[in-house]
Amino acid sequence: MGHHSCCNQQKVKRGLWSPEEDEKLIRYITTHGYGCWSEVPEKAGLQRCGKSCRLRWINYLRPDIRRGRFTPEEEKLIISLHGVVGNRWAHIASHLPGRTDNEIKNYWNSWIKKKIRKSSAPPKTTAYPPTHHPQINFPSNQLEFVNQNLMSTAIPSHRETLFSSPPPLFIFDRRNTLDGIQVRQHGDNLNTESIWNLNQHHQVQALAPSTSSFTGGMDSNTYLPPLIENMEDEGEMTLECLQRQPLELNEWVEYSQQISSFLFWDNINIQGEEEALPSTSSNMATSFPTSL
DNA sequence: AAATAGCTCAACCGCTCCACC
DNA sequence: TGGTGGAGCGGTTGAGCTATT
Repeated sequence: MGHHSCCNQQKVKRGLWSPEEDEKLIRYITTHGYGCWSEVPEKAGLQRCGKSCRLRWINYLRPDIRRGRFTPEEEKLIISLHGVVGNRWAHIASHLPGRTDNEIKNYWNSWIKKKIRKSSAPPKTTAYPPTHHPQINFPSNQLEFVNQNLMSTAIPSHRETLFSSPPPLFIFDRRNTLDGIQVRQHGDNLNTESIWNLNQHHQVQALAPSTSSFTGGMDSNTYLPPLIENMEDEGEMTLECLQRQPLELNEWVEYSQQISSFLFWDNINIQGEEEALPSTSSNMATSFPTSL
């Protein structure tokens, strides 16, 4: 058993922390602050390594920690951010005040396990019909569908859902097409999805939900293309608003070169000369982010 | 009631990055 | 410039709890 170099001293305790140990660590940190974690155990009278103290403080003892279940808004944000930044848990946690990377990672892993289990289960007969989207109109050159309408009519309100509100979840995915992009829209507790195959001749607008953390309180009528800027600038991610202009599809494709965007939108508006062919699948295996 | 399968989540491990010398 | 140590990160583990058989 190779122990970490910081934990090689004798008498180093491991495993769960006792209330007495917690009290010692809290007392020390609140009176002295934290500078060098490797000095903390000795000064606080703990038989732990500094690394263990740091983890205990950051993940459990610090006063601004938030406990309890994730709210639906937090869940959505985690899923959205994961679609953008992948397994960068600390980055995701920085967008959820009081939540730790560890907590988010645990949440995601258990969520993913659930989804995988469901995807390997036989398709449910209650899934809404794949070819019937009565709310979707096909004007000669415009396809428009409004997610909220879709949800309120297609999803029985009593059905158990992952989120407390209907999941307005759209995925922009270019993995399965060479020069186009797929817009996937999930419903029915994410067990089913509708897919629109788009090409370069289509334009896409996405209406951000008014509660979205991405909008920073912006007008919910603002169309937000999922452009990522300043990813490496102090770890901050910003989404740029492009003044309600529909994005050319190749801009979406360009955006999706390296990642699949996995964002929640209230409304997706697709325009183009050609009909965007809708299809559906009940197989979740094809619908996860690439980082799975 | 007992066994066991499944789940949660706190904690650990190994690694990278970075500052400092 | 290479070595060293601390901080931080993501992957993984396993104890303990809950649900199911």
